[in-house]
Amino acid sequence: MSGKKPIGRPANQDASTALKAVALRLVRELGYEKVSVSEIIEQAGVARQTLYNRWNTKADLVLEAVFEQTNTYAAEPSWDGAEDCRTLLEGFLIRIFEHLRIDGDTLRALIAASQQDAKFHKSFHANFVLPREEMITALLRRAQDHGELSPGRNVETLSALIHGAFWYRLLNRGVLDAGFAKEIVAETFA
Amino acid sequence: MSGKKPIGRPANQDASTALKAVALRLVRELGYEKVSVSEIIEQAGVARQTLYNRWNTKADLVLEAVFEQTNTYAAEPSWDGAEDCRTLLEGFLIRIFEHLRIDGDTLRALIAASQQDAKFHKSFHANFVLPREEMITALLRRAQDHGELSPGRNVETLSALIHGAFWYRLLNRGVLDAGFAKEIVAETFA
DNA sequence: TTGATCATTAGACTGCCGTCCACTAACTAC
DNA sequence: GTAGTTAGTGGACGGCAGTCTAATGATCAA
Repeated sequence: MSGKKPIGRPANQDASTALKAVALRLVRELGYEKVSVSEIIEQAGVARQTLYNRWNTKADLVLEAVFEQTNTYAAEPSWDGAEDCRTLLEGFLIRIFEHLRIDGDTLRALIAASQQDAKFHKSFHANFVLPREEMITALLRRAQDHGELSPGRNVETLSALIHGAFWYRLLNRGVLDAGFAKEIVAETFA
Repeated sequence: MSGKKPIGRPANQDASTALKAVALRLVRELGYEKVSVSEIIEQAGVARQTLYNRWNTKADLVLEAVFEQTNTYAAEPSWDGAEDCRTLLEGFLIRIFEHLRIDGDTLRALIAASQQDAKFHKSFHANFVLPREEMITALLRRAQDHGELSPGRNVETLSALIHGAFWYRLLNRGVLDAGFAKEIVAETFA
């Protein structure tokens, strides 16, 4: 598939990377709400329309900018280590929480934005929410296979409980640290 | 205390009730985002400033309007029934979920708004979030006292897990029904 | 070269929230 | 009564996100 040369003026890739870089920097510096689109395009040196050619909203741009970083942070836990699933889950949560120390405020803003824009909610859910949910359910299922977790437990509900716990803390600006991760795991496997 | 006559022109109570009634109706009809302040004040027949004399933002007004309704819906579970705590918790969650069928979308919008306005977050947390969280922790503590729940479990963490589960479902537009309530309780007491 | 197609630019424009202002209305204290 | 204080009215205003337009630029196909 493809090999087809696209017709018309090609999109300027530098503009995209500049926009993402500026957006990520400004959002981390000032916070999502305080960064205006005008400020972003000015510092990136492009026109307003150029931004909206690639992303539907400010939230889409910031999501993509953060997403590239996040994938390097919170990758899947190494599957083949000698550790048990409980330790794997704990490490996975701890790594997520560490990343949230940097981008937690931005993520809060994106969750808020996703409640206000149905289209953005879809892509946010597909790119951010679902993948993480699936990692946890897979981990829990593996724990069941290994006999670490009773086969009678409902893995989907457990996953909702675990994810919900840190969403709840995040949105209520509670503490998200290794201690909380340990407690979550302890209650899950209790 | 009081008996002191306040000085100056007294606030028109009708304006407040009209604003709350109109806001609640419009928000339920059209959804929070689609209702503009201009529409609310026009239908309530008051000036813009009158609204902002009583509430800081649209979110504050809607919160209060919904809050009055919610208190009639999701009151504390009757403490002295013969039921066990597990059943109490289940009934409590089911009643919350029923109310969310009506105002769930509005609550989602308010949660979003609370992420974008620190002052509103404070009052939202104090009026809405904390009271419910305390009801659940109290219920869980009681379950420990009655021997229904192991005394080794961390009640605060469990409460975060339970609340988080339905926040997570709510914000991701998942299904919130009696079945989910039962599953939550089952996993909590597992 | 010429025409078609898509990207970029600068800027005007709409609709929104929340603020501000000048004026008027209602009430208390004296 | 009159002065002081607070609330309500109507409308202007500023700042924001996102849309739209007209002109220019870059690339491919014939």
